[in-house]
Amino acid sequence: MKKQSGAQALERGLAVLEAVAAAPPEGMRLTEIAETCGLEQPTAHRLVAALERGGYLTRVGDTKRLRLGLKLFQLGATGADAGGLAAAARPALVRLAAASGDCMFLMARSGFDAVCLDRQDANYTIRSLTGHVGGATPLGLGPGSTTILAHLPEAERAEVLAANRDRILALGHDVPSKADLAAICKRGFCHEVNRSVAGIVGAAVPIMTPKGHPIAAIAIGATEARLPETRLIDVIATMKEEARRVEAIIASSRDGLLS
Amino acid sequence: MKKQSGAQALERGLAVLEAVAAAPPEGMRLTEIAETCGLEQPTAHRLVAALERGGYLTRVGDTKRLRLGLKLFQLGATGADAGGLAAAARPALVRLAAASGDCMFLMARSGFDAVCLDRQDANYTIRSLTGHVGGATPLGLGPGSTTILAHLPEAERAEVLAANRDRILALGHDVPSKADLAAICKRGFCHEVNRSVAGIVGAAVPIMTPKGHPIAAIAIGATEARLPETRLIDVIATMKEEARRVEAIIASSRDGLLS
DNA sequence: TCCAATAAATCCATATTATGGAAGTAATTA
DNA sequence: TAATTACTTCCATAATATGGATTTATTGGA
Repeated sequence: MKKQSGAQALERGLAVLEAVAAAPPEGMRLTEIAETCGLEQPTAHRLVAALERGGYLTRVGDTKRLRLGLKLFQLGATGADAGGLAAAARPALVRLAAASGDCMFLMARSGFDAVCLDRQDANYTIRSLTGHVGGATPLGLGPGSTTILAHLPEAERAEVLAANRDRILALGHDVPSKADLAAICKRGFCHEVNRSVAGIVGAAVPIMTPKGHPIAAIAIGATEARLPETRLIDVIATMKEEARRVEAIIASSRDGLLS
Repeated sequence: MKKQSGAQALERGLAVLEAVAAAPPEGMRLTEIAETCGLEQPTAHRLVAALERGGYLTRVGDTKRLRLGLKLFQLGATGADAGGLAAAARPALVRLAAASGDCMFLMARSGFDAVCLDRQDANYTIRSLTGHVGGATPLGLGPGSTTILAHLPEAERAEVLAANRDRILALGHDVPSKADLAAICKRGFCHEVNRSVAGIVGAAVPIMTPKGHPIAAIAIGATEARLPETRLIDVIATMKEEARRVEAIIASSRDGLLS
């Protein structure tokens, strides 16, 4: 079985980047990189050299250890909000965080993952699955992520689920059932208690394109005590309102990220 | 003259990323990418396909246009503060912004550039050279950037200047003279009025590693009216204090970014 | 709506480029 | 200081990227 990608070297280079990204902040040694990516050491060396030249990798201090360079930060900042989603949603997040007093997250879809694009903390800070801006979670794990998954068209949903099942299980979590996802679509929101993170309640509403594709979700994270079922109804209603507002902004921008 | 990089395909792929990053948010067409990067179209096609598969590029809406994908944002967020610089400096920035009422920036070196790692606005928002977090400017253009350049060891400084001279001129700005840089080192800060951005005063102090390498700078941006010479002295003094505090934090973390 | 023009995707023989074994050099560690 | 481990460089080889040619899709104009 030959992998006829046509761009082996590039793919290997990207694999190196991802390996380094997954490594602790002390960085990675060349040998580790080679091993992790299944490369011979001279090959890894050449790829690393090229990435370093471009600023994609840097040496840690004056050691030989490698970590991600700031070039990725530069590019990431450019790419993060090319569609204007984060900018469009920020006011909504701020209002929601202020009104609810809880943590609000903006999650956007990226392939088989949901990425935390923005976060607003009100009074306190909770630990969430993705944790920080830039964090990612497989679609189907975490409220925002699962909401996006649930609203995907049938075929795509199945494909994503198939791809993510093992990843989610490997992380020690349950894969949402068909019924779960159907319920989310019907109610228009996802509600999780004690599922992805212990003691934490999460809920999320989708942000859809005019064509009905889910591109993102607004999620809330709170402790169980702070978000009982009674309060949930109100909060969700407000979140839905805000989501609709964001959708309107996206729809009115001609080059929005209508996926 | 042969470019014996040993990783042509990877370098070309990265060039594609950078080309797309530089493009407007509507995205780029395959042909444009090919032309911009000096590639044949089938070659560009293969590279783009690989990058798209990895989430480094995405299609805009349902068109064929390409823009940066969120994978870069993910990686960037990971790499942005692996050294802990931004985290270490944030409190300082917040205090400085609150105390001065102006805009404070954290600029870090990345190769021949300075990248805006963080920004704190107090009462108002000014237009800065880099503009936003993630923005970059050649070393030698802008107060924070120039401060870092000035504090580099002689040989490195010359190398950077040689590399950046044309870039800075191309942007319609002046290249700092040897005397300018020497003065910055002597005074321990950089002060610019009306230089990089019209009507704006900028000033910056360096953040040095224990070994005496400049890795970053704290910069202030304000309107001319708000930051007269008289006030400048006090503000700079406070900035220097905070910079020293950040240096202390960095020095005490064993895997800091001592470059 | 149709047609022309332009762009994107696919194919494939070729030569360039990446590859990885081997060997030398530098950095750790005992 | 010696022994071990990691990094760098070299180069013949083979696998891979390349780009010309072609087909297919998309876009824009009438």
